[in-house]
Amino acid sequence: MDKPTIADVARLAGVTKGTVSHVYNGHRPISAATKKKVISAALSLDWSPNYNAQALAVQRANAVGIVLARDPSVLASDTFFPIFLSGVETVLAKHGVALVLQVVNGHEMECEAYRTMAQGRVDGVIVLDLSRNDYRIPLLKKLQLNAVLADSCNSSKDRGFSNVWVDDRAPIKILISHLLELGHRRIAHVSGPMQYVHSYERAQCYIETMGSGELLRTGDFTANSGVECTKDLLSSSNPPTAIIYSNDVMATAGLSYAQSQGFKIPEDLAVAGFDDDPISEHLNPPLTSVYTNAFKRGQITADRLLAEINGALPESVETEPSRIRFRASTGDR
Amino acid sequence: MDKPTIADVARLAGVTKGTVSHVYNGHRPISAATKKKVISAALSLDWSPNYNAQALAVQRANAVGIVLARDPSVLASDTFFPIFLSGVETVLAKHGVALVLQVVNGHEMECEAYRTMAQGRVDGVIVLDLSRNDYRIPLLKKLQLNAVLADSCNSSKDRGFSNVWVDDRAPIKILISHLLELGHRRIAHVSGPMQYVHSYERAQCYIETMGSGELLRTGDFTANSGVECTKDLLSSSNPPTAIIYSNDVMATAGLSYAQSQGFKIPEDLAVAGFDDDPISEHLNPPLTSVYTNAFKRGQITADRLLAEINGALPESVETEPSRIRFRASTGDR
DNA sequence: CTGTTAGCGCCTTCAC
DNA sequence: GTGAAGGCGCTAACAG
Repeated sequence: MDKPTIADVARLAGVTKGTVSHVYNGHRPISAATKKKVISAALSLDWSPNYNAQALAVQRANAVGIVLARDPSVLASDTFFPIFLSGVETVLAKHGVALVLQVVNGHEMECEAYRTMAQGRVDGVIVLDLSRNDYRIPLLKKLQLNAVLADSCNSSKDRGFSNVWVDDRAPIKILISHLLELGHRRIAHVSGPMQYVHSYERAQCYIETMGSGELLRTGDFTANSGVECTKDLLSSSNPPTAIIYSNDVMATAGLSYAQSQGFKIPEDLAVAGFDDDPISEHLNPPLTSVYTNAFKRGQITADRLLAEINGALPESVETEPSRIRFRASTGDR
Repeated sequence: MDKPTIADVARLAGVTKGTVSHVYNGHRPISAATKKKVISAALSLDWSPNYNAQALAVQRANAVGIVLARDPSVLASDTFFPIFLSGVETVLAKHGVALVLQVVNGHEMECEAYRTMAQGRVDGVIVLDLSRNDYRIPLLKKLQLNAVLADSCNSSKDRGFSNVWVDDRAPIKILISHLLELGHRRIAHVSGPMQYVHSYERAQCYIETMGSGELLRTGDFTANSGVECTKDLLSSSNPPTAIIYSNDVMATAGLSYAQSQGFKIPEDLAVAGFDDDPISEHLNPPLTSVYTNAFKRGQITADRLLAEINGALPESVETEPSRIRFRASTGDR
């Protein structure tokens, strides 16, 4: 029982393959009578067009790609990505476009992944975890692959790619001024790895606003690094009274560590996170965090990519600003 | 500047397309001299085989699929999936196989997703979130799609598919007997939705071991449902002294809620979770949880699927048993 | 060891 | 409105 092909349908319907093809993609008028014959033939054979053959003929994969160069432990700690992905999928689904996802480790594998994707496997890619001077940008250009970047500032600079960006400085600024109003003077920041634009932007804004990087520590988004940085900060001779973390996993781990050392939250130490993990609202105390519209951003990004695949020019679009969810860990609510 | 094809390479190397093809897939001996010519020609043109053309010719997509019918909020709360995925990807990557991921909502979309995947987009699928009497099983059979199921017991029953299963009852049994030893008599369980085999198996084992379902509550893996079920349990006239949750998000939310109500953990209430979220070890108190070998299971599952795609027969394989990480939330450590 | 020749299954231009 | 035929880029017999 081989799978039926378009020829089988054509034969059964008493028409040619071309006609069958056209009733399925509406590229030319078809009489109601033959349309009906064809459809019932296809139905009775349970036929639908073969993906690879179609892709080869029209030179379009109807798929987009995401390649993630991340350690599994970081992947698991990231609450942004799954929600972003859901957003992406909602719009892809509407257009019958699939997502091919590749998790790689190492530069080598990453390049290889983009290369094979460019070989007709996908029509474009979404680029996450952008770093400053990202080497993927020239690579993607060379591969002539449609791409949209998820950026943290409007750094379009004629890179030739769409970027869907959010102002990653704004929430830091708001958080700091809020903490200052509450009387905090020694405010620390536990950032992510500095090669990432989001981490860099946030840290840079932190330094500029505070006028010093004395209380800046660099983590790697894992719970462990959250604990380590917190330990380091709290054991100094002049410890902070507030810490802003660059994700909720580090914040939660840091918060618990502080509690275990006898710090009362928020009385002795105010804590804020980033990304608003679904659990954060339910911690004790509830964690103040930055809500980043991951779902919406996924949708916008996918929309942009599809537009570009369909011939639109690259464009830089700003997404909804992030909003702070103030909760008890900073003494709010 | 169109992309070069195999014909361009052949011409430049002074050989035929067939020869080029064979130096790239080693399906027959090639003299060192021509091999060299071909390779340098390919390199200079920056050519590599077009994915769709190759897939069409060999009738193989070199891709496998996963379709997830989940609400975004649940996706975000699930720490098992991303790690499982990483495991899957490590073995797929080794074989140059891609993963196509589809997040759908609703039965309709789910069927459609499997249907298009079966149309040559992938060579097989991994089936997660298995439910009892899963309607996808007959569907996949009809589609003649290779599939491996992630199961919670050895329910192979000649379904005609491989299943990679773990005993989901064992950890519940261990947890309960451990709590009994600690003196607990009123032990509650907050499960996931009962249609899932994993939730069902755990709940069923809980009922059998405890001899009653009085303290069983059904959640949906979200933080909110964790709070609601906990609230319900703790407000009863004869509340439990221990609660086992079916994932860490519900456990953490429940734990925090209990704390906020003045319960001391573990003195007044012992708490245990499932899946060992990276954050759980860093909570205050650290959360006892069931470590499920997600990464390893992903690897085994992918291995099985690839084997089957390459002609192996369906097979039921048991994975490493889950292990409990006893921590302070149950009075351990 | 290498060239030749059909396809893989679908789409699309050209005729009618 | 429909049929016929060529081609998308690659692989795999079949020859030699």
